[in-house]
Amino acid sequence: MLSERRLEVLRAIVQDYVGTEEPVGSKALTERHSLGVSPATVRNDMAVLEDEGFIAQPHTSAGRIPTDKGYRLFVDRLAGVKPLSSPERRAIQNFLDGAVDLDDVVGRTVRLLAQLTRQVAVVQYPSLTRSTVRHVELLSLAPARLMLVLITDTGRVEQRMIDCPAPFGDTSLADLRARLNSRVVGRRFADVPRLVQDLPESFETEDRGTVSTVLSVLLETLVEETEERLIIGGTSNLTRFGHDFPVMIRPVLEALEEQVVLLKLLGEATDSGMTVRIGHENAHEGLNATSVVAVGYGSGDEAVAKLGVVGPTRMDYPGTMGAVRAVARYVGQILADS
Amino acid sequence: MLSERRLEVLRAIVQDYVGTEEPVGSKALTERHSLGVSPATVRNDMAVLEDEGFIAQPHTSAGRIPTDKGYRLFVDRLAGVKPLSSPERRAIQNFLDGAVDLDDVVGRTVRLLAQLTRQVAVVQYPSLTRSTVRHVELLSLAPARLMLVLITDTGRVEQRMIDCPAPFGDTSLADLRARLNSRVVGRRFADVPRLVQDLPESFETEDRGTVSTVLSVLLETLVEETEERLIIGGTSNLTRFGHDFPVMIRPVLEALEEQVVLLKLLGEATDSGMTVRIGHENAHEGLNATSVVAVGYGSGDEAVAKLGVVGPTRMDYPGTMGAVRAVARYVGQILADS
DNA sequence: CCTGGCACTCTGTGCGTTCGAGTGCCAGCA
DNA sequence: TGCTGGCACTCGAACGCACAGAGTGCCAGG
Repeated sequence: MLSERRLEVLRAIVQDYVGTEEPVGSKALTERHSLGVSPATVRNDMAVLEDEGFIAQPHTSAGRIPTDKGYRLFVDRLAGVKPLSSPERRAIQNFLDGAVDLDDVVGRTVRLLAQLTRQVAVVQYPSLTRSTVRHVELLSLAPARLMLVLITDTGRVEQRMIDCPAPFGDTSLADLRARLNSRVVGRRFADVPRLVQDLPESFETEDRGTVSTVLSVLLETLVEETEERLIIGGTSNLTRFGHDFPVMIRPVLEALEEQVVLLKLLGEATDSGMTVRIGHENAHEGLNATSVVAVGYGSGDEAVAKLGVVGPTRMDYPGTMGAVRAVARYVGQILADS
Repeated sequence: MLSERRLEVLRAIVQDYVGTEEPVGSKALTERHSLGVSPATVRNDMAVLEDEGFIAQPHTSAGRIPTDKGYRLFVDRLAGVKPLSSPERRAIQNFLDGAVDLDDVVGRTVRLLAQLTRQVAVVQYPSLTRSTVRHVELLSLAPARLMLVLITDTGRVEQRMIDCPAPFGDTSLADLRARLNSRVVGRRFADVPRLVQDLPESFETEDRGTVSTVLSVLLETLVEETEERLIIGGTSNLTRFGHDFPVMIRPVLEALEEQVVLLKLLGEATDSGMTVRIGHENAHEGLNATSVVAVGYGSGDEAVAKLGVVGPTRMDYPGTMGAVRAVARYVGQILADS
């Protein structure tokens, strides 16, 4: 087991390296941190830390830099989550309060997060899987053409065109609209299929085809829109990556363009707690030099989606985690209020 | 006036430089292009071209590279628009035909354009300014809470919550919905304010407040949503920028994050023809090392929005212009069909 | 007006040297 | 057993230098 002081040395190394972006040596460490021991002692500790795989030297006769394993230990045991200053909190609140609709909330969130952490921000739209139906509307656009509009309790609106197999009268339409709503409003998506299953039977034979079509489009929409959407921002912060950013940036940009990769990235985050994936812990190899800090957010107690940031493994973990957590909370509040 | 051969030399320089990304010298030029003259002659021509400002040397005793002015001349007089190969056309059509809704069309378009040109693609959503109203729907969510849904002929759907000053009966609601639609369906946005102006007067006194509120929200939506949205893709292609990409990429990424800048960029494109802005011709100075190729697209004869690509000034103009034009045409077709 | 020749001017590269930061190890001390 | 100071060693970064190569400008001649 590592002694207390050795952990302290590791912490100092991480902090210095994050700050200076240069390998840190034993002498510099003792000067900048009051460890109470001499450089020689620190050197011994460093040798041990290196044996254990927490730090590494880029080359002999250079200082040490933390490994992924070192950052992991740092995050797990040596660092807390740094709370934001109250001006920062106020800024967040002010910024998010100005949002007018869901798109705006998400858009503002991503910009805010990018600015606050000076890294790439990723925000997932509130998921529909746990959403409930607020309203289903049917409009007649032409004799045999309908539009279906689905409104969820998270404020999302989806619409679909429907070509009916047969003309559909206005009274039938009103009837279907009313019955549909009485059955599904307030219900969860997952329950809807069961609830509307027997609807066609209660209609005249001539209308059944259309009713079935409408229902199948509705169910399809529910499933399709369960697929998550997300939005990213702050990509210009990638230039902060460090001196080797030219080689790093390419795979990262590529990864960021793949929605699938990003969704998986956020998806890996466990339910409500904050998740930190460091370097090679990320499955996608384009992101092996990055860390991902993600957390769920939601209007109630349940997380409806995730948000987070992607940055170099050499990042300010306490600060980033603090910002991510704070933003998630405020967004949750905003969603709950609307 | 520049002689025919000098223009030919300029063309050769542009082509070689675009291909090799290295300053091109007189000897290499005569070897790779059959100009029918000796290197010495080419050198003289180059000196003239340099005096006129079409080419420049990074330093004495290096080859020449085209200036913005040189590219401008190249685009205007020396190069045509390279049509796509028929496999490429087929690929475009297949790819775009699979789209299910407007979001999907735009999303596919941006990916397609990025892939085809290997540059950053920007696609603006079809504008609402010239759009017409397909349908306005009013839903009652609570006694004094309505939802307004606006559907346009380009397939866009916008919704707004409305808090009414007083409860609004179902019959009044149906009445308003019917009258509203009879007046505005098929009309252009710009005409709507005039057409609904006197609507409140025809309602009972108690409902007038609500009707006015609804109308004001509708008009507001029309104005607000006239603001353009756009989407970008292919940012990882920025790494193709060349050896000096580390310094160039930062301001470009920053510019790409500003929707306003991008909108202006596309907006500068004149109505229907293709626009090429080269280097310093771009107002935004972060984009002084990039060229923008943009063109309008639309379902009919009128352009409803723009799309284009952003890349290094050192780009394959004929190929890029060909791809941009082709994609715009196909998207126009898709929109017209739906 | 074109061409070949020639002197000149750069940059990029390879090489050797030096400098300095940082290490590992060891002997001594508490 | 653990800390400390000292010392030799290593290796990369920086510098100077010479050299090759590509490219130019200019000039005299066809």
